[in-house]
Amino acid sequence: MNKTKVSIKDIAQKAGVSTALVSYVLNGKEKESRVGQEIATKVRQIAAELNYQPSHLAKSLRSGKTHTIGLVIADISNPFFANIARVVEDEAKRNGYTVIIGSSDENASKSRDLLEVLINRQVDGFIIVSSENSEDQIRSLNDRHIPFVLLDRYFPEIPTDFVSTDHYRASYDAATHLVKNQYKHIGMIAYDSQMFHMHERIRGYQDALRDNPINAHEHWLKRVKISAIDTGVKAAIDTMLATDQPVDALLFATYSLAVSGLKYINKLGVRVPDDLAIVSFGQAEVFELYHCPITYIKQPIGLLGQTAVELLVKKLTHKPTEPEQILMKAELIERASSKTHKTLIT
Amino acid sequence: MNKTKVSIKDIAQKAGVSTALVSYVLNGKEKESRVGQEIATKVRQIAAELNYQPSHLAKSLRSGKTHTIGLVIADISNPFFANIARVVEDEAKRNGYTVIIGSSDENASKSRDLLEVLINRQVDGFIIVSSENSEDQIRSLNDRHIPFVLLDRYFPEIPTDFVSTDHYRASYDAATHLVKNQYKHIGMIAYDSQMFHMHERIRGYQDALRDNPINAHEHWLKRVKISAIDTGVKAAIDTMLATDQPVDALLFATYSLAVSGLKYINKLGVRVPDDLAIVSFGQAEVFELYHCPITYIKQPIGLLGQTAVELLVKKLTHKPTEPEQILMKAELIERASSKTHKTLIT
DNA sequence: AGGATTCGCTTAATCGGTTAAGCAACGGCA
DNA sequence: TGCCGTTGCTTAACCGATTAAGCGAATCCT
Repeated sequence: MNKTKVSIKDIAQKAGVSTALVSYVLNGKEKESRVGQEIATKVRQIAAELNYQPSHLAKSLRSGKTHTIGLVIADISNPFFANIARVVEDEAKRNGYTVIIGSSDENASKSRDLLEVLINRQVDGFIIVSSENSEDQIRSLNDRHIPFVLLDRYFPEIPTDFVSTDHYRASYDAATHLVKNQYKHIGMIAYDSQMFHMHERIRGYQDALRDNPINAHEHWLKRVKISAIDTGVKAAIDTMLATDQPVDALLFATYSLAVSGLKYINKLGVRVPDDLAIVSFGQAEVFELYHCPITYIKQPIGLLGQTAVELLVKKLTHKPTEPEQILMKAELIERASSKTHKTLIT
Repeated sequence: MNKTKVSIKDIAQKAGVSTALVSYVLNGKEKESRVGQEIATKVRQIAAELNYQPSHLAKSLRSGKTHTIGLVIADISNPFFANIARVVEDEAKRNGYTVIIGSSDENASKSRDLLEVLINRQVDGFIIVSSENSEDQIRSLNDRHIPFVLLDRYFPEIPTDFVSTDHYRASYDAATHLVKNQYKHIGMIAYDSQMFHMHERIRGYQDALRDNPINAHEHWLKRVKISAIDTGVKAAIDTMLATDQPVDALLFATYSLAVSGLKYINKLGVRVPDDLAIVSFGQAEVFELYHCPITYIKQPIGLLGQTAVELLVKKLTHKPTEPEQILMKAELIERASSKTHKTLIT
């Protein structure tokens, strides 16, 4: 039938009016623009007949708004981020926005490139799960007045909007839970990272031990390079189990660390939780399927994502306000992997 | 400094030339357009000084090309699709394309909406993991000459480009593997779906049994509604274990079915593989972490995604050619869950 | 009746680029 | 000298919308 897409011009022609008139009608500006009833009806009808779909590009060019959100995450193939992405996608759609997702690989320079590409694409704003050493980029966005909301990770020294889990609290609660369940030698494997959320997770663990009080052994806390998880985790576990006070419980700071660690623990034949209790950040089916279901810290992914979108949309449509900073509570899902320690009778 | 984004006009002004000239220079058309050496250099320098970034929107509006690919998948939070998404994202970026991902939830009407939204956004083409009952949509894309490539799932009766796993072969091989390892009562849990790839997976299983030959019991093959996986899988497993010829091996047709099934098997206390051997489609860390690592069918996700992008880009840049239809071989990763059956001495 | 309003619509500029066509100046050639 | 071709640049149309401004004609008001 129609060779090409139908434009406002086609409608105007068929109705014998100007394109301006058509635009007014189709934007519901008939009242303000004093368009005649008959003509308005006619235009609308023709538009429907021709199945007119306005060009997003043209609209955007004119208005400077693309109704597109850039979502920057570390890696879409990590289930935590994939879930975030899903929630953000849905919530954005509900608000009339389209999402472009980019993976930064926890890499500041990739993240920078990504941001530039997306800025070029004229996204209206960003939702960012920032990676290490990206403070400059965030500051730069601030300086350029590009709207964005940080998700789950933030920089306390930079005044930005953010929505995040209360990592400190989550970690504190997890460690406390282990103490309550009679574990005495509680270790933690975290990333060797300057990211604030990681510091918070570590601080929560440390404070929980201090408050309970447990004298932490120097080898109980290990930081693993994000670039060499498997070897790092292996070494960490080896060390922790070989000290004079071997750990009887282990807190993993991320999903990836846990997966790597559990694999190795399996290989070693260490029994969970009898030899070693486990609690981990991140949620996934993995933890249900492990022969001994894993206790995990469930971050409020749905709420995080929704709130982030909500905040961003608010920034995009309203006047800029004070930065909103929201911390959400994680939930500790208690499973068998950290059940009350059976103190061995010696 | 600069209040607004710098446009070609700003450069033209600063250089004292027309915008056309600037456009020619910045597009490397100096030769064809006979632009003077000096002026060209000057323009380029000014562009660099002002950190000029051309407006994607304006370019797209004029050219009709957005250099954007729409990726339609069932659900980004499913690891299989997340991995696909990651590969497609990377490969597209390498080719200068941006990806917009949309989740269809295996739902034809959502998929239709998604396609329309993305068409409206003027994506240049699609990569689609189609969902049930979406043949019409695919045909419609064909009729409208919108370029697309089907990924992993295709409709044999519709002439389209596609890149897919050889589902039949993968399934045939998996079932044969179980036979070889001395299992006699091999069951399969699949989706109750009209999708061709699911039929192929089932057909592969059936043919493998027939060829070996094993007389399949009517209760060995169960189809589960995609909308009620957990209850369906539970019922299926219950039935399969309760027949006069209870299954001693089970092939799951998808990752989701396997996760659900393994949970239930765990709960039942059925031992893998002694009581029940397991093989599943889909790959994920889950399968490594299960107390008994799970044999799985590893689809060539990287290649699938790369090839799909490659094919699409070719269609977008070259003249339309004959539909290319590519089947790729999956790899059976053999783990403990399907190791050779110890025939019990009675 | 005649100036002021109101009504209903059109004109044209604009967003930021691309690109066919044209124009002036210059050099070469007969 | 006159014609032609080349060189180097500009003009202006175009992509598809939005929107301020303007312009006749009808209507109101006194």
